[in-house]
Amino acid sequence: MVNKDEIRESVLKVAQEIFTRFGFHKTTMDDIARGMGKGKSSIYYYFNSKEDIFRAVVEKELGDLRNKIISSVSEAKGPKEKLKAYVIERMQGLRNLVNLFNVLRTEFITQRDFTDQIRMKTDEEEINIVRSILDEGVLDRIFHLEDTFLTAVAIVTALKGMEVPLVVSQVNKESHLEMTLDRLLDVLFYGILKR
Amino acid sequence: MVNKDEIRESVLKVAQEIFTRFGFHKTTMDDIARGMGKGKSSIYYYFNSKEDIFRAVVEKELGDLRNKIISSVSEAKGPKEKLKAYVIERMQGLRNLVNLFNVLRTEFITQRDFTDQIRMKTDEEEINIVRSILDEGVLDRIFHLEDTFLTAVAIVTALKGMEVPLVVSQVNKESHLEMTLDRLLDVLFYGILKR
DNA sequence: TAATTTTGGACCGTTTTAGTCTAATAGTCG
DNA sequence: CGACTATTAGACTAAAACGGTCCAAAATTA
Repeated sequence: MVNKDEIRESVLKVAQEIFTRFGFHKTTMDDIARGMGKGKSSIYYYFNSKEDIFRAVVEKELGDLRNKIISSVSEAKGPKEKLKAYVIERMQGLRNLVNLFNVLRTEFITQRDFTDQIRMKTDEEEINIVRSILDEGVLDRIFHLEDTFLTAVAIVTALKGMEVPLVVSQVNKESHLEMTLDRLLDVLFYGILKR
Repeated sequence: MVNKDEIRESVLKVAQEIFTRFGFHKTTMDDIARGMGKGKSSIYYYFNSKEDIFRAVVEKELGDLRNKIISSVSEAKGPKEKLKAYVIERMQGLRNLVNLFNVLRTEFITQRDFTDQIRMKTDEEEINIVRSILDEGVLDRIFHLEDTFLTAVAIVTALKGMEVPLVVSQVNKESHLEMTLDRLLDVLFYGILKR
């Protein structure tokens, strides 16, 4: 037997592609099944519903992004580089997930609880990550700030504010992203770096 | 009254975007209507069926490509430049229409007559375009060939053969296209140019 | 072999779909 | 204005597609 979890994973991989491409409503369970080269009931053997799959996809992608951010941050040397790594990795990762989150936003409006839940959980995690970077920076006397928690909240909020233009305009996202990234880093470091 | 044909045109424009993005079956008439900011019955006032719209879209895009090729060819100076312009314009135009023709190929398999009809018509036109370029080249003693018609057929066929990798692999289409374009021109001119 | 996991395919109630119909509105022209 | 036509929205229908279930068969394991 091929491990059940592995098949679950590959279902999610297939589903993620199709959901990203076609959205929630235009994706059918038969599409996913066909993408797996299996019958529909096989899919229902691993998942309870279409919505379950979508939620699992979102959570998986979010988790993957989180892991990537954490590993990239931990590899960077020094708080300043770490903060930069966090911002870059977060923006890059988001760029890949724009479509998926667009689906979440536009087709799951009724499901406020799920969207909120996702947001709250990720917000808390992100704030913690940023805060620990800031703490390290303060300890090393590289960052100069009064309250690392509030600053972390501010940074994460600022980045979240950038999701909107990223999500809304998919046309010129690349140029927009490149332009704003340096400026964003400047702004962030301007208020934080000891001069 | 805004000209009826203009509205038809803008319906085709909207429909082309949605068909390109979602394919034939995943595009609903309500999608098109919503894209026009109108009710569904308004669309049926201008077209008889969903299939009609799709056919009109394909024919329009094909016609536009044809016009672009012709104008680009007529602007180029000399047979050699003309032939190059034809190849480039054709490949570029096709690159934009890959998805649409993918839809035509994968979702209209049953409608053999339509697909064949489209193909035959465009083939004939293309061969004529290329042939007239070749004729000019022979007249100018730049190209050296026995039979311009057969050569035109060969060139068009060769280009059609390149559609397949273009259509099949959408992932690395750009790099593939750039790489093959120069080589293709080399090959074409190798057999044709007087040395 | 027997027990268990996994699958295909028929099936069901519901929703969505392409397409129609009609009545209302907007626009035209004498 | 008033008669006429062009255009629209929205309710409607029959058919198809949909998410999801069921069960027997196949495959896997032991």
